[in-house]
Amino acid sequence: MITSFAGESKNFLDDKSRLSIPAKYRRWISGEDAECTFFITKGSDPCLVAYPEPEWEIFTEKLQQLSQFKKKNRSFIRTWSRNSIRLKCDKQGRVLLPQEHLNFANIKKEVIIIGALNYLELWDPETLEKHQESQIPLDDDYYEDLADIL
Amino acid sequence: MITSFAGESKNFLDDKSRLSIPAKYRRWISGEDAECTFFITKGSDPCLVAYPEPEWEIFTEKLQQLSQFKKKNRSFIRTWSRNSIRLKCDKQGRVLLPQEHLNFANIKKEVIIIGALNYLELWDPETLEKHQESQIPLDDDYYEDLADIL
DNA sequence: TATAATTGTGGGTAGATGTGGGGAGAAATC
DNA sequence: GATTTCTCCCCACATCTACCCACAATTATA
Repeated sequence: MITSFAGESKNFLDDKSRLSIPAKYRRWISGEDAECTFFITKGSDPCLVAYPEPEWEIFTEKLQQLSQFKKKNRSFIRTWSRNSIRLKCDKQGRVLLPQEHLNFANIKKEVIIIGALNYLELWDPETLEKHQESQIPLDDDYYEDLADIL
Repeated sequence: MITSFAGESKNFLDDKSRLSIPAKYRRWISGEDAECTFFITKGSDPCLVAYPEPEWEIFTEKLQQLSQFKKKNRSFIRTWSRNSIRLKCDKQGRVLLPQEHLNFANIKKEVIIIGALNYLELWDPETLEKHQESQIPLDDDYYEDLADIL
């Protein structure tokens, strides 16, 4: 089965930098909320991206095909890996986010959690709003191309 | 199962040149942190590279395919082998790094440990920063090629 | 509507982790 | 064989992590 998130929630970091993952997403991954592990990385946009472990494994298996005797591969893998961390939910369904990552996404206290197909995005509300405003609207060409697969 | 490290930590050498391997990586290898053995070698970049024992074995098997009747192969294998040492974690999860290797990677006290798929990289912080700055950014061609496998 | 269950948040505390250093035994050197 | 050096066990301890319990707010159920 393919993980497929949807929707949006707003939660708050507590004083220990812990974030509750909305229960609906936890249930999405593991039928019951037993174990629940995410890989969190810095997004291409100024937000954090969280993949459930199974999705992550699919991706890393592919990456392992890259030979480490090519300089560019090492560079790519290094950058990717440095920004990625494995986070396990605690018994209350929270993950402890490192300060480094919070800074990257400009997250202080409030966090918007967006379910996007097979990953979650974590946004600072203000940053998200500004980012949306600055986006170039999608043009007809884009939809034309989109039509090729949809 | 494939080993697949991720993330980054900062630890310190103690006065005896011992380095704590972050517990998350030790657990990653052996479900419980029982035995934990690494092969450490000098990287293609100015850092040390640590393979968990099983990964090392896979790698050496591949090396055996190189014909020893080619001068360059002999040279490569010789250099590789000379620089590789087997290090077992002590009961506190530390490995004793030889001075020779520390010098190679320019490691003094602080060590950045990067989990990179099936190996770990050990960096001196300054050296890492300089190295990253001096890298040619990955170009479009690279990502085009990458798209073939991802 | 009233009651029960779930969810998100807060905070105390036991245990895990990283670091330092003493000292016993092994290995190397003289 | 004696001395020195090296390695690895042990204990110690500050810091960090993740468990537990608690409770308010929300949602679901009777």
